[in-house]
Amino acid sequence: MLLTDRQLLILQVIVDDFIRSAQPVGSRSLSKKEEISFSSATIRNEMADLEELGFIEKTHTSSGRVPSEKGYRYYVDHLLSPQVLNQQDITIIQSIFAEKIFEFEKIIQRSAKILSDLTNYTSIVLGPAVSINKLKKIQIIPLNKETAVAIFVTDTGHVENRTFTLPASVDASDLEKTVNILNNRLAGVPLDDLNDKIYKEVAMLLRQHIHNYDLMLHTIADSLKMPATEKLFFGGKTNMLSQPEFHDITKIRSLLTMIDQEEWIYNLIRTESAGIHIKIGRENNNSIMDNCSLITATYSAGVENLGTIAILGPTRMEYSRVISLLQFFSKDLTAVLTKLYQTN
Amino acid sequence: MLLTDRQLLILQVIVDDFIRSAQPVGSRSLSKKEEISFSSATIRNEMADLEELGFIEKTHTSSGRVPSEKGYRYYVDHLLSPQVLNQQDITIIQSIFAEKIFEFEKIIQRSAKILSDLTNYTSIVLGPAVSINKLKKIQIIPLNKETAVAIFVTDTGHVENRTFTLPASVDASDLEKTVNILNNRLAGVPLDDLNDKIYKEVAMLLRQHIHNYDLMLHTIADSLKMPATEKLFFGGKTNMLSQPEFHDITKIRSLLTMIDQEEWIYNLIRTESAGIHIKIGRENNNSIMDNCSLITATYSAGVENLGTIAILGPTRMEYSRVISLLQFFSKDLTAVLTKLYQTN
DNA sequence: GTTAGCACTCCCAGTTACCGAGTGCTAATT
DNA sequence: AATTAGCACTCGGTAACTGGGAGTGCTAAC
Repeated sequence: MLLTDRQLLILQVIVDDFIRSAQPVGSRSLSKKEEISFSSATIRNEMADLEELGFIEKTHTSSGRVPSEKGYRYYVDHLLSPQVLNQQDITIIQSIFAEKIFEFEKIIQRSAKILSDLTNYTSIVLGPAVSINKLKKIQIIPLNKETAVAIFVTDTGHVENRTFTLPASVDASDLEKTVNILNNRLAGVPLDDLNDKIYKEVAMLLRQHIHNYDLMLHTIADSLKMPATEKLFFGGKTNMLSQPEFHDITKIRSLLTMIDQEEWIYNLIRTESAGIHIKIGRENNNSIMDNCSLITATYSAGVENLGTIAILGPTRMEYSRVISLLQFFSKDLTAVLTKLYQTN
Repeated sequence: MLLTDRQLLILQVIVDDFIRSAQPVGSRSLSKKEEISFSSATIRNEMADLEELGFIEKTHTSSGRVPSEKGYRYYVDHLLSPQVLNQQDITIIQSIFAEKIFEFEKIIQRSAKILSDLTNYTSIVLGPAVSINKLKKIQIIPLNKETAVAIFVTDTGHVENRTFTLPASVDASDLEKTVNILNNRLAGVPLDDLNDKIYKEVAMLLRQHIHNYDLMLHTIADSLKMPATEKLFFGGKTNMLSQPEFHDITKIRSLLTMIDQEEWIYNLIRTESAGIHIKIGRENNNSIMDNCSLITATYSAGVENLGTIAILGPTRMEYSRVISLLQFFSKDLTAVLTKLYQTN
C-alpha cells in the first residue's frame, strides 16, 4: 500500500491547499500549481486511487477532493514540512517571558491568550497539579470568634486558603500550639499526603497538647481537601466562530458549550506522556469534536512534568504552524519555569 | 399623548406575545386572544396609532408589529405585571444558600451559574471591591534566599497574595521585625489606603529598626498594588446562541467577543445606585448591545453596597420573570452576606 | 504511461410563480 | 361616532425551474 512519490506530492498539495482555502480541491486547479508538472487527467487518475485508499474524499459526486481523517493523519505523520517560525511570532512569545513574573497563574493565563492570538484557534492550558507541591507553611488566622482562615503556602509559592468554623472550645493559645505542631510536622510534605499524615502523626501530638483535640483535627483535615483537578485556562474561546466549518449555529453551540464543561476538556487534554500529541477528528472520541483537531504539548520545570498546553482547531488546522508554535512555546515555558523553581 | 386603555391593552399583549414567540404579531392573531374582545379591523386602527406614536414597528410593509425600544420601555415602566416566582425557582435559588459556604467567590460563582440556568440568558456578577475591606493580617513567608510570598488577609476572610524578590540585604530577623511593624500599624486599614499609610507612618518606623529600609519599603508597597477592578463572574455565556435574534454568526460573534472583554462589561454593569436597573437596547450606549437588554440588581452586606448581579438577554427578554428573579435573588444574597459578615 | 476530449453530475445563483399572513382603506353596520 | 366586514394590495418565503460552472470518470489517441 505504499504510495508513489507522485501520490504523496498530490496528497500534500491537496491538504495544503484545503487548509488554506477551506474549498474542495479540483484536478484543474492542482495542475496549475508550479510544483505540479503533469496534466489534470493524470491527477484525476491519481486522485481516484488516493480516494480508493481512503486518503481523500469527495463532498459530492462531481466535487473536488477534501482530505479525510486518514489523509490528515498521513499528512501529519509523513508529509509535514517543519515550518520555521517567523521572527515576529518568536518576539511575541518571548515577550511573555521577558517580564519577571512570579505568579504562575498569570504566566499561564497570558500564555493562553497569546497562543490563541497567534493561531486564531482556541488555546487551552492545563495548570500544574497543586497537590504535588510540598507544604512550606501553614498559617491560621482567626477572623472572629467563630471563623478563621487557614492558609497553605507551597514551596512553589502557591497559596491556598480555606475559611472554616472554629470549634467553640478552641482558644487563641490552642490555635497557636496547633499551628506550631502542624508546621513542625508537615513542612515539606506534598499536599496530597497531608491528610494521611495528619491522622497518622499529628493526631497524637495534638492529643497531648490540646483537649478536645479531635474536633480541631477534623476541622483542619476537612479544610485540607484540595481541588481534585488542575486548573484550566483558556484563550480565544470565540475564535472558532470565524472558522467556516462552524458557520452552523448548532455545531458551534455544542462546541462552545463543551468548552465550558471543564471536566470534558480535562479528560480531553490530559496527556499521558511528554511531547507533542496530535488528535484528529474522531480520534478524540467525542462526536462534538468530529470536525476538530487537538494538538497538545507538555511543559515542565526541571524533570518534573507540570502541565499541558493545547490548541483546539478545525481538522483543517494549520498543523505545521501550530506544532512549531507549541514546540517553541513549551520549550520556552519549561526553561522559564525551571529557572524559577530550581532556586528553591 | 396619553394612551387609551385599549391601546395599553394592545401594546401589552403585543409585547407579551412577541416575547414568547419572537414572531411579529398580526391583528388577526391578536383578535383571537381571549383578553381581546374587538375585531381585527379595530386592532389594525389602534396599531396604526401605536405605530405613529413610536411604540411598535413593522419589519416590512405588510408584516405584523414588533415592539420598538420605546414600546419595551413603556411596557417595563407601566405595564409589567409583577410575576410571582414559582416554588421551583425559589427552591433552586435557596439551595445555593442552604449549604454553609464561607468562600465568597464560590457563592458568587454558583449564583451566576444558577441565574443563567434559570433564565436561559447570560448572567454576570460583579464581585465586591476587595479594596474597601480592612486588613486583618499580613504575613510574609520566605520561599528561598531570593523570593518570598506576602499574604494579606482581610476582615472578610479574603486572601490576597503576592510573590516578590527579597532585597539581598534583608535577613530573617529583619523580615520578622518588618512584619510585626506592618501588622501593628496597618491592621484595620482599608486595603485602598495601605500604600499611603505605609509611606506616611510605617516608613519612619522601619528606618529605626532596619538598615536599608527603603528597598524593603518599596518592595512591599509595590506588592500592595491591588487589582483596580472588581472581579467578574459569568454564567451561561453561550445561552445567547439559542436566541433566535442571534442566529446570525457575525452578531453572536461580536457579542461573545465583547463578553470576553472584561473592561467593557465592567463599564456596562457598574451601577450608580442600589436597586433594579433596566437598560433596553441602545440605552446601553453600545452598538453591539443594540438588540440586548441588561437588567442589574445590587446586593449588599448590612448597609454596605457590595456588588451587582446582572442578566444580559435580547431586548425581547422576559422582563417580568427576570426582574422577579433578580429581586428575590439579591434579597436572599444580601441576607446571607449580612449574616456572614456581621459576626466580624 | 500520459493526456486530450467529451459526456455527465451536481452545486449554486438567479428567475419565476404562488401562497399565506398581514396591512390600509372604504363602505356598511351598530 | 365608533366598530366591523370586505377587499385590493404588499411582501416574505418556499418550491420549481433554469443555465452556467467546476468538477468527475471514461475512452481513445498520443
